[in-house]
Amino acid sequence: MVRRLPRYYAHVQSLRAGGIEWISSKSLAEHLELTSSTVRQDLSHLDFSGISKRGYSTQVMEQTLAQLLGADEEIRLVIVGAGNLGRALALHGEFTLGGFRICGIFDSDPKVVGRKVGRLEIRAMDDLPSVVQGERVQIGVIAVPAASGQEVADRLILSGVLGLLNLAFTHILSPKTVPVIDVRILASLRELCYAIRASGPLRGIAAGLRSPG
Amino acid sequence: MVRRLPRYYAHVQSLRAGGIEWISSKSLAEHLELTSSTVRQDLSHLDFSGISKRGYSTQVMEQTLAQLLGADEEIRLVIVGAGNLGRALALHGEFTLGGFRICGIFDSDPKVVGRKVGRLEIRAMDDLPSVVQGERVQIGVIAVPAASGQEVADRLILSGVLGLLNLAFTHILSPKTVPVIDVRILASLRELCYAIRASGPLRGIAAGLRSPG
DNA sequence: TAGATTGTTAATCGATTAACAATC
DNA sequence: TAGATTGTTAATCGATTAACAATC
Repeated sequence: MVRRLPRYYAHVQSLRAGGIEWISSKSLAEHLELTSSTVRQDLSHLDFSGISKRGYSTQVMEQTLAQLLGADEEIRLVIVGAGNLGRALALHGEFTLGGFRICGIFDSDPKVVGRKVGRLEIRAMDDLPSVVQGERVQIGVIAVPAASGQEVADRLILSGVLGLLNLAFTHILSPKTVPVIDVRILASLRELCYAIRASGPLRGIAAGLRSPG
Repeated sequence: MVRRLPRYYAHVQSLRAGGIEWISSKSLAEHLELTSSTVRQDLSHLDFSGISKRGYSTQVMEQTLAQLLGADEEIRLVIVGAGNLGRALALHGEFTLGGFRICGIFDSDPKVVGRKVGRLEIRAMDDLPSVVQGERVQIGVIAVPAASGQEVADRLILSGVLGLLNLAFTHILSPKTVPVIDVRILASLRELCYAIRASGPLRGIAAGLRSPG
């Protein structure tokens, strides 16, 4: 259920942007490929109510979800790893739009320390605790090779971040008090390969010929 | 269950690299934070068997999973969107290591078409069908702003890709024959904010003071 | 009012876990 | 042999869906 909240939020944001004031569980379900029952069940746990015959107020719904998902305040994060992925995240505009502030980008390689990534300068790992504590950074983003993922996680936790976003191609172990969410880029690609094979490995080999099953 | 297969695969790869020949469901479970029951259940569906008292052969297990996940052959993909994220993916070495080949990077902005991203030249969207069909590209990677995600998906599907990896910050609708896997970067960050709040919003505000609950 | 839509209860479904006989 | 570990069945758990009375 928690995994769906960001999707409701994103959708209701775009509805509001389009000037729509009310939305039914049925319509929500159609756009997000859920059942209306699931939508109602999910939203009934939240601290607001819909209205019979009209549906849910997009304004109240957006506000409620924003609060729940931390989108009503600035969330500070640091990125560890100034490789292609780390730099891309640091430069990605949609994070800033989404209410996140990147407080620092770090790398263990002395050769890249000091270089600029947008407005930020890449810093040494030794600076991590002071930045995290000084700016009360909540989230550490792990964007390093698989082999150093766990070590970076440990250092972030020790520095005092409250949660980890893991983009490294490895699983991270952390104490229960520090939640970790995996962004499974490589794993998702493999999952996709599996899904493609499962849905019929022969389909589409003659690309372009769509129908004649 | 499918979501765990890439994790088994990654883990058994690193075991093999470390020279380990046998692994038990118990040990696998510990490293991946599962129960041994789940591991045995999952692996029992695969086309190979463990051996009592020894466990699973890492060699056979790696091979079986590689085949299932398409890691035994080269998988061709195209990236649409040559922004920070798209370029980072194109340049990311771990994909090549993982057996993926990037056959092209595309962008709708004429100003960036022609620029180089590593060995690749950014191409116009009009070239998409010929590349996908010419090189029998299986996967389309969507790395564009949320607003154009669906349109790009439609064009990729029409070009003949068999599956989509969606990095755009929006949900993609596709026919059932074309699987989509979402890489939820922004949604994961929001989920993480939710998890941090749920696990006690006051904990750690005085960063560094770990224990005194 | 009539009808659409919520909130909620109960039923279904699937996934996880426990347990244990088989076996190496 | 004794003991560790698999494969599988059955039990549990949680999440999804169906159904429907309440209500605007």
